[in-house]
Amino acid sequence: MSLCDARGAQLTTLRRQVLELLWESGRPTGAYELIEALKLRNSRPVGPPTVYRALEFLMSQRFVLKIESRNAYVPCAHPERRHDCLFFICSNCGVSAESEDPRVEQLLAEDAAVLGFRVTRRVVEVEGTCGSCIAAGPA
Amino acid sequence: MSLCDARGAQLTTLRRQVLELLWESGRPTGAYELIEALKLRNSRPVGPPTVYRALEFLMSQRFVLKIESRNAYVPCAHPERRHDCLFFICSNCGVSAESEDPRVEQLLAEDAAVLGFRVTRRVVEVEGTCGSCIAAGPA
DNA sequence: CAATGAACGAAACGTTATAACATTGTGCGC
DNA sequence: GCGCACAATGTTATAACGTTTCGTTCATTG
Repeated sequence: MSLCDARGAQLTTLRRQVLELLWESGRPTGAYELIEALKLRNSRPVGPPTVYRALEFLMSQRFVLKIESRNAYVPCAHPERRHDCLFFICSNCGVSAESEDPRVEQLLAEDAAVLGFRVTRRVVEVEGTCGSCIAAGPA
Repeated sequence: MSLCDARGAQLTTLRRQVLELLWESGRPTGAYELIEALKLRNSRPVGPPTVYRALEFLMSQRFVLKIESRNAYVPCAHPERRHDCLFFICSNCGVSAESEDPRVEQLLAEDAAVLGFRVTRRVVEVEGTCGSCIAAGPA
């Protein structure tokens, strides 16, 4: 965990806890769910700004990513590499799969270039039904 | 406007007003901004559910799309065709450009197929600086 | 004219996120 | 150890976004 190190900044107890909770959750998790979980784990409750600050830090370090279409947060599978993620989010079970596809990045870069647009961030979220849920039966 | 017709449903005054406001705005517009605008235009104020219902209708008819990374809404440039949109959103001026790229759709479909994932919706939003803002100078 | 069903109004509430300011904690030079 | 500076966190309040619930209007149509 801290092998990922803190490049110039501190992975404090609180920040590590938030990151651990996200890993343990196994699916995109809202900030207020994290607040609840921290309350259970810590006796002392934490306020929204505290959790949002921790998330902001973790996102700045690329340990965590936000799923915009869900207002939820997931740990990044590859924090060490700078890359753009691609999410497949199951509407049924709520699980998200992080993926990446350099070809998509390339195409978006081309499209941006045509518009004279300088890209700073890409949000690619695909919603649908995951393989497990399809297999589990037609719900 | 109503040339786009209402396929089985009604484009009422309220719904048309919301759509017009979105066109007039020229950039992604939040639901509460629409509420404010409707208040000015109508004397009688409307509540959040009213606007959200109108937006839901307009989205179901593909007249309007939601920008997830902004919690804001934009009129769809091509309501008549079913297609997946691709947004380029300027962090500086707030303007969004709707585009589309079948190649991106194709790649995402391939990636989904590999995962055994059935796609229902795609969110592709590219954030950055638009050509105009770049030209206007390094802010 | 009832009956029906879609659209809208209104009040309250729930969820997500941030502003503003106070406090604590930690390293560091002295 | 003392005081400084700065990062991190705590606290309170509020902004921004969205939904539930229930009641009312209004246009059909039998």
